[in-house]
Amino acid sequence: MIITIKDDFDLKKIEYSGQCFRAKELTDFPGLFRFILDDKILYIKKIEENKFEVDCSEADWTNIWTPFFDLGTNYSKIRKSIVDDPFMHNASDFGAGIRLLAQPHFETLISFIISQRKNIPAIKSSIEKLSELLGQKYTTEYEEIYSFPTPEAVLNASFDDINRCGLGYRTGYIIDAAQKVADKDIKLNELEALDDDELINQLKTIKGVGDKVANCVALFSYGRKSLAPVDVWIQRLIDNEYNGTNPFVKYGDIAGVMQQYAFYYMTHGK
DNA sequence: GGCCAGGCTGAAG
DNA sequence: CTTCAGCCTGGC
Repeated sequence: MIITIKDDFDLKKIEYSGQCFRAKELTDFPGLFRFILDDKILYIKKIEENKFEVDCSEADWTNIWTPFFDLGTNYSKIRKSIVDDPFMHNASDFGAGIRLLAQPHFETLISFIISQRKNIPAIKSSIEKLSELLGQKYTTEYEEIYSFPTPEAVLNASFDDINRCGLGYRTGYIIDAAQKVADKDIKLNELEALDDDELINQLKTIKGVGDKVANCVALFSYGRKSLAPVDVWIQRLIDNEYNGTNPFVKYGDIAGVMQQYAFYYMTHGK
């Protein structure tokens, strides 16, 4: 099926935007990108300007992937609204095409717990190993892949098995998170109803979840676009370009979009 | 082979 | 309230 997307939409930039770790361009099929959302797998390829080929039904595109890619938000309009902020203007220009993905709560939570003090290749490797070990296997026309494990699957595994995924001291954090979710100690779906501060506080009750991880989960999984996670790259930006003053706060409900442009520019720009 | 990474925790000042 | 060592392990 061919679909039309008129707004900013760049698959490669989304893959490298740092918010997701399992999306990828298939090495054997350049231009063809794969996304995983729970038990749904999407292959998508750009055909021409604003036109993309997708391998899902129209209903799935509308009900699942349209919200996943946040297609209800006009990103080019957001970019054009930037005034009086040269750095952010350049960054948004460079990062045009990035979108905030609405990713599954549990997967995002675990992924960003894993991310601490790891580089991206190491993060990806751990997540793939976890999925292969505890996820469900799917065979598509292109590959065999595994869904991200459920909290129950994580709990049913032994400490040693999980630890073999290269998690180091984070293994205990991940088991704690799975336990709190499986025991309904934390109901990830119900957190959607909370305001930003309450959501962050609830997430931080999980071991290994501090300010940065909680903000990432809130932005990349709960769609809280008024939040802008501060990692070492963003901190470097705040220190070097803005004299220590956080430039994102003033962007209100699009602060998180600016954070993505800024992060991508810091890590992939010149 | 050494250094350090897209932080957090717990303890100490 | 703020600072800071120590943390597991894999990439480069």
